Amino acid sequence: MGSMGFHQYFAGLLRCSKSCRLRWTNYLRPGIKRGNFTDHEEKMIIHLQALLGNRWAAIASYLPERTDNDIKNYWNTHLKKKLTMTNNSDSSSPSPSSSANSSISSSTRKSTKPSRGQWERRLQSDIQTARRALSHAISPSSSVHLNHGGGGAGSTYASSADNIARLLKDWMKNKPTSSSAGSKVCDSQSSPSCNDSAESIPIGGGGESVAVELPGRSFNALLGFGFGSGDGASNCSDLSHSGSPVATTKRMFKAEEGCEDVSHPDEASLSLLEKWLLEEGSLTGAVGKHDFFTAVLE
DNA sequence: AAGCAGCGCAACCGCAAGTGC
DNA sequence: AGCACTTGCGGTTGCGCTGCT
Repeated sequence: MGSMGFHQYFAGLLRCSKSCRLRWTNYLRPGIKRGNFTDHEEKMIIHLQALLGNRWAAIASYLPERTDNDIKNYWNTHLKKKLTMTNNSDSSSPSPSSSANSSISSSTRKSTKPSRGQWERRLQSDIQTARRALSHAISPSSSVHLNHGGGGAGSTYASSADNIARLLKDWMKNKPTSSSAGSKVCDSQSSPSCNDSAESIPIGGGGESVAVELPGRSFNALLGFGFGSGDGASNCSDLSHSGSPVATTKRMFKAEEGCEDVSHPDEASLSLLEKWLLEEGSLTGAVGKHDFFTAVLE
């Protein structure tokens, strides 16, 4: 190293500046919560991982007291197994994690890793993908063509249709009081995405935000990370891993082991979500929304 | 008590982007 | 523009702890 590249090793500590920074951000930084993850945190991680893939920094931005490293470790050591076990007992489909990119080789991952500058575009494209998935789902041949996550070559993250199902599900859960939607996240003082009128998603640990054009609601609210309140919803959060997306969607409206109130979707709240998902004419000519939801509810 | 395996967590590594000169 | 350095990120590794035999 000659002059030791970046800053000299700190006297006695044998740490370079990079190591020091890492240790600070992951371990020493004040405000970091350590140890047991709460049920709610766990569910949020599962949820976010399914939606965002292994973007730990982005996920961590929703859990301000946790570091990306912590979340990553927790995922790798606990949740992965948990979901695998769940899936095994659930028979068919792969877990959100495996459908994301955890099964890809390290080198492949490196090459596909998005640069920071591509975040916004990627998020936008995720939204587009979700829209397309819903469009697909609404189309008459949906149940045949919808490819479930995991296997799909083009599916970088968890099945988009599944995501939609989750979005809808959580949307339904949180619809009565708009203030409760995403409240868990917004409770934390440092979450930058609490303002319903500010359609931005925090990206990266630094709290910088990327504007995402979501009509009417914050992305957080749309995602509906409410999960009920803590333990109460714990049994219901086993995020539908199996079956076709349509079946999943169907299931989310039906009583799922008595997990939730399964009243019919409220028209008003549906229209908001639909407005977002269906806007820009992406669903032009598709089956009417009422047909879709009616079919789902049958 | 010793040996072993499994687990969890902190740290490391490599890459890409950002920044300043 | 080009270079050196910093920062941020995600994947991986190494080590200490724990439980089991």
